[in-house]
Amino acid sequence: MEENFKCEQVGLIDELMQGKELAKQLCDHLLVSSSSSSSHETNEVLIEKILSTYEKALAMLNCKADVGESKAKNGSMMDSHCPLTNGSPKSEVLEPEVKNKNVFKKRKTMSKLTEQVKVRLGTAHEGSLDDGYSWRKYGQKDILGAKFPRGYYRCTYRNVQGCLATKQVQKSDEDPMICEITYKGRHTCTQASHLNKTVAPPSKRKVNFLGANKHQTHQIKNQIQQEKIEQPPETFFTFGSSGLEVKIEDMDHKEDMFPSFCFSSPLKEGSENGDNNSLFSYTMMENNLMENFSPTFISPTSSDIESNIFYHWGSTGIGQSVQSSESDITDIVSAPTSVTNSPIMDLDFFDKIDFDTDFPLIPPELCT
DNA sequence: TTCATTTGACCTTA
DNA sequence: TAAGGTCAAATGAA
Repeated sequence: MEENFKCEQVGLIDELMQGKELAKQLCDHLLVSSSSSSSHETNEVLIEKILSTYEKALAMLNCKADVGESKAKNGSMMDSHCPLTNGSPKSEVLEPEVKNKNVFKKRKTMSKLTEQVKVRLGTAHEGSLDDGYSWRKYGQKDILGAKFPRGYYRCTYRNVQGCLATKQVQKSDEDPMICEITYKGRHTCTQASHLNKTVAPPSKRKVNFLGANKHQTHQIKNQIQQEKIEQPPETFFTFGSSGLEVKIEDMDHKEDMFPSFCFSSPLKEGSENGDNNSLFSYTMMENNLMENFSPTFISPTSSDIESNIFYHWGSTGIGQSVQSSESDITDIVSAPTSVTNSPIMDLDFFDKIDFDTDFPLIPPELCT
């Protein structure tokens, strides 16, 4: 038993070391290479290898977690579905056909990206909780221990455009004037892009990595990092004339709201469009990011890819995957596979981000 | 007539 | 098995 543990540990370290080495190579390549097609191919190979390596490592960890869990529940239960022993990780990860059968497992298969805000109604009533999107209420439920029922909303364009964004609205027990809104999923409907163009967050600068050159991008990201350090644990945003106050909480799933490359503190500079009354929606900001970050990801033809990739960054975050729940790990493990198998994967993407700030999975020291 | 909301039943998860 | 989440028929509003 102890032997097995050591063996697995060594294997894990090997995989991680290999990933580190490959990431180094990739960084070198990215620094040296311009945009020649051969470099792209090399990069692609390296990326595939890196992802494969981390996949294996995570699978090992996943296996260990399962073993530990089984032990905790059943004493010395030996029947763990370790991917190393049966050749395949959890079916949920590598067997999409099985996954697809679970049509009703929406809580698992749907977007895991969640964002939570508190909205103080002030003089406004609940009906005016307009975040810029059209929502349709599809359910209401009394929640145990809560004074007020929880309302379930989905995007109006769910059926038409397949937009899977949903939100849950619940009044706070302590203060009925405060609504806790939990957003799940990302808008893929046209209103998202429309809102992008017409409304800019008053306190957020739109950061366009694509438009910026390398130096500018670096500067922007440095500033973002600085702002991340300076930001308070929780931030309030007040809607100009609406009387609504939005509190973004410092909660466990902080990363859910703002992926590692995001920023959440109000900037000192004036907003670009100077419209301080425009409605702030962090979801819009998110969409801004996504749109600017890599258009290929929000392509309607790549919805699967999108869901996989963004849910990782938006939910648990790759860097935390090891400590995350089993399902999180499996989701994370599964994603790179689909990415690397996809021709849509744009390798320029890696040129637009810094691994140290944007991709916490790879330790910063690897890119220096 | 169309679209949104309500609400009880059903499904999934822990 | 309880609780949370979703579905879909019934109902209401525009």
